[in-house]
Amino acid sequence: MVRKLKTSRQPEILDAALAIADERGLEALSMRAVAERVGVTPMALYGYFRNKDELLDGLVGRLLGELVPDDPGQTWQERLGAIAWAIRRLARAHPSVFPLLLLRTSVTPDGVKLVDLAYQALLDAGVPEADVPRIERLVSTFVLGFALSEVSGRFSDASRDVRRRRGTDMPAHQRLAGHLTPDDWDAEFADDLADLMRIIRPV
Amino acid sequence: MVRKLKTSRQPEILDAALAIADERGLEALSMRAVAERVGVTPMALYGYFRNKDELLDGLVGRLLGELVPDDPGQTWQERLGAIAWAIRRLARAHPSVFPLLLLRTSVTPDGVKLVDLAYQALLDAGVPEADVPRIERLVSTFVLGFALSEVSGRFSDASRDVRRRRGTDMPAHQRLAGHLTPDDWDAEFADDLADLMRIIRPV
DNA sequence: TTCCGTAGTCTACGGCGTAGACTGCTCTAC
DNA sequence: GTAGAGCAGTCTACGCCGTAGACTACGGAA
Repeated sequence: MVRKLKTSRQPEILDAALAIADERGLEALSMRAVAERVGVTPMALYGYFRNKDELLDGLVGRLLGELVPDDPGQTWQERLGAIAWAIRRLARAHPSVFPLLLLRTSVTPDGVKLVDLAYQALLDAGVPEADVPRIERLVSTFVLGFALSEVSGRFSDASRDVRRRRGTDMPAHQRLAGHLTPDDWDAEFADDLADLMRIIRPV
Repeated sequence: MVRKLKTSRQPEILDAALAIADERGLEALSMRAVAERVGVTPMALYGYFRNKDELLDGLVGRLLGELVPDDPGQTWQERLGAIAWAIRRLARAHPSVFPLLLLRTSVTPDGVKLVDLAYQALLDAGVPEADVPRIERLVSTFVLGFALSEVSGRFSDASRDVRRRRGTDMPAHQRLAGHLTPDDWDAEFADDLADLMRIIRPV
């Protein structure tokens, strides 16, 4: 017997969890903290989620739900771009929860829906059927990775730190000194997407 | 006063930590577990690392150290490819620790060295100086993301699960039914790299 | 001989996820 | 009208966790 879960207060609980993570970071997201915010004892949560992992999966589902666009009928570039920018926006809105999207496996209906929209856009772009899933993985991997890198500091912290140590053996860094950090990450993301579109359909 | 750390047994401690993570997962990597493996009380570790976070940073440094290649004098494609494949190999060798590379900010000398080699390869490829750092970020983001996706199950689990639910509203999935999962991830990675090389220098 | 630095120990605190047993309430069926 | 089922939530407790703080034992140097 698998013990049926209640669903009534799941959204409320996920909202509380998301709020805690947004305000105090993923580390602070404990069952006890969520329970307190909901106004309930920790053990009450286990009527709605089998354990903490399932609560986190629920959180991933919730984020993906925010994401799926509903305006069809544009060009494939616009539709693909819309998904990409939405993902990046999501990362910036919920930086501490965002890594879960890449780290957890959970497959939600909204996630599948999103992939399906991407597939359709690629088909419309004229990508051969046999290549569509690969190209989707290529692009989505980049987009998720980019958003994660921004949010986790991989981009900015690295360059900042490097500038402090110049003079050791990193000849190329020295040569590129003026160009290491972009002034505009939005523009970089846009340029990257444009480059990827050229993979999808060479101009 | 910042409390100077001992370095003598750091490598030994990091080895123990890596072994635990490889054998029992990142969750099992606790100060207590590492201490036990080293044959010491938990508090003894704090002479070598200020806290658990610093130990994890040390682990990232250790991994990057395994990575930096030492065979120069090939074409820029070969050098870039060597780095990419080495990263992917690292992910497969240490799947549970690998996510730390993307999640933690720690900037190590070996990491910088690696970026410098990539910069040099891009310069040799004829990429304009102003574009080199962006292209490096594009490619490294993809490579890290791909390796992470493989290792965290984002790729395989997703496709497996989708096949079970066919018939709902995912038209593109249905049309692509035969192509959803590649039989050979090595080949997919190679194809992706080839596509990215075409961004770097159009053929 | 005294002193100091090094390496490590012991104890304890507050927090964590969650198993197991329990209470009180509401609704149905007789 | 009352017995019983089932739902919602509580209480207690266990074994983990990271780490602060105070301590011991020892091997040189002065």
